[in-house]
Amino acid sequence: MTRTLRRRAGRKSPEARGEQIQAAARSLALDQGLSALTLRSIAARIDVTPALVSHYQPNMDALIAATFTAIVSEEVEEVAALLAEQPTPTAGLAVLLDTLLDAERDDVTIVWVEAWAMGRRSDALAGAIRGEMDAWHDVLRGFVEQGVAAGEFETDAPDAVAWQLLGMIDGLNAQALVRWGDPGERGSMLGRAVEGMLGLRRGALASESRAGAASAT
Amino acid sequence: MTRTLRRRAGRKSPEARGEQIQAAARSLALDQGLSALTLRSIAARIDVTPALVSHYQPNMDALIAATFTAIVSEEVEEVAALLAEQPTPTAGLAVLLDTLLDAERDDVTIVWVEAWAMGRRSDALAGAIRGEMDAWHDVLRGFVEQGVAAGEFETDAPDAVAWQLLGMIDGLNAQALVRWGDPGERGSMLGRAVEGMLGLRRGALASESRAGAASAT
DNA sequence: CACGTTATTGATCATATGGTCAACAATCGG
DNA sequence: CCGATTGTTGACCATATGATCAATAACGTG
Repeated sequence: MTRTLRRRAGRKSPEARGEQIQAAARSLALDQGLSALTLRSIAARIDVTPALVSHYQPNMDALIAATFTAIVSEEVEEVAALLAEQPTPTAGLAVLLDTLLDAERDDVTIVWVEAWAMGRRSDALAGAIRGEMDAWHDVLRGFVEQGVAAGEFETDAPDAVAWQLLGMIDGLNAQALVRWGDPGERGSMLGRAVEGMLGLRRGALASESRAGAASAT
Repeated sequence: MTRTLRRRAGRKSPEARGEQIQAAARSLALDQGLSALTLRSIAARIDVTPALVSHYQPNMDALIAATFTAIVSEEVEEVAALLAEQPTPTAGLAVLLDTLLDAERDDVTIVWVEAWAMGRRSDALAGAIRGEMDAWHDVLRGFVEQGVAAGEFETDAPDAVAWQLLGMIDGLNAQALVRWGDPGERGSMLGRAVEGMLGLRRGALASESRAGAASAT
């Protein structure tokens, strides 16, 4: 028995304790996935009794859903900001693919994959998932529309393209999670697929800022 | 307590019982996902004691991995056969997309999604996943290569295209699982993406056998 | 500094899981 | 028809989970 002993926890204000618990849940989920979130694992991480964690949350489902939302919404905002600062839509597209397919985001991918699985048994989580998917979709749709308006993208269904992008990226990341062995190659073909969707000339994405990822072919 | 009473089970040959258990596991997984596979749930489905199920399997991990393999390998063979009987590679491609994105395959998608999540905690399942992904990849790569040989597809990396296809399809299906509300539209843009990957003329896939799915746009 | 508010704890439930094993009984061979 | 083989059971364990609640002790306030 790994009996990590624990002194009595200091008394904190409800707000501080609440935030501490949420933060612990977030980092734990990024480390080991949403399914690793239990009253006891979270309590242990901040050196506190499971009962206390329980005391600060209506139930685990809510905590898990909130943690999911916190993690994903942060990512969405991050990427949205990144896209906003790109000079052209095409450059933004290249950055988008590079960023989202980066293996360093695997921790978030694990959260997504486990959320899909767990969401089937938790209404709270299912709702959170839909909410974040919509948020992602909004960002991507807006981005595609801008590209179309700028005359760089060509499609009559930015909405569908946005969903498609999202699905493709998620799928490739989820696969990469299991396909240890040939990392890096992930998404080498994605550029051409996206070019096809958005009517870009072939190679338009490979030549921009995708220097590193496109070397393999 | 739903106390479904149970008469004493008839005595069967080890082979028959073993197959019955595997069949029960398969149908249960298709109904409720891999995570619903427990000694008790399987036992209940064939009106038998959990101990008996346990007796016929080294452990649950093995049973789950075997069930996953059974379900997915059947699907792979099914699709491979379907592809083989198509007149041209392009027609095959259209059929492939239609088939795999069909909402009726959601039961298999659930199995995949849960496998990705559970595979992180079960070596047996992780191995099975890799095996089936390779099987899928082999089928798709072979198909793409044929298309290239026939002069219909254009790519210098059939291997990467095959992985890409797999990832895109899985991702879109996984998303559709959560995005109740607008079914059917799934993959409306996938055709163009694939056209881009394989150097087909725009619309080549939409006009073939995709009559039903392409109507929305 | 005393006291009351309340954050925190420890003990405890109820439930679900995988897994084991001696005992039972169904079937088959003689 | 009887005995041996063995498929099957029921009764258990050990563990992990979410959750509750009276009791405790830390902190702010008067």
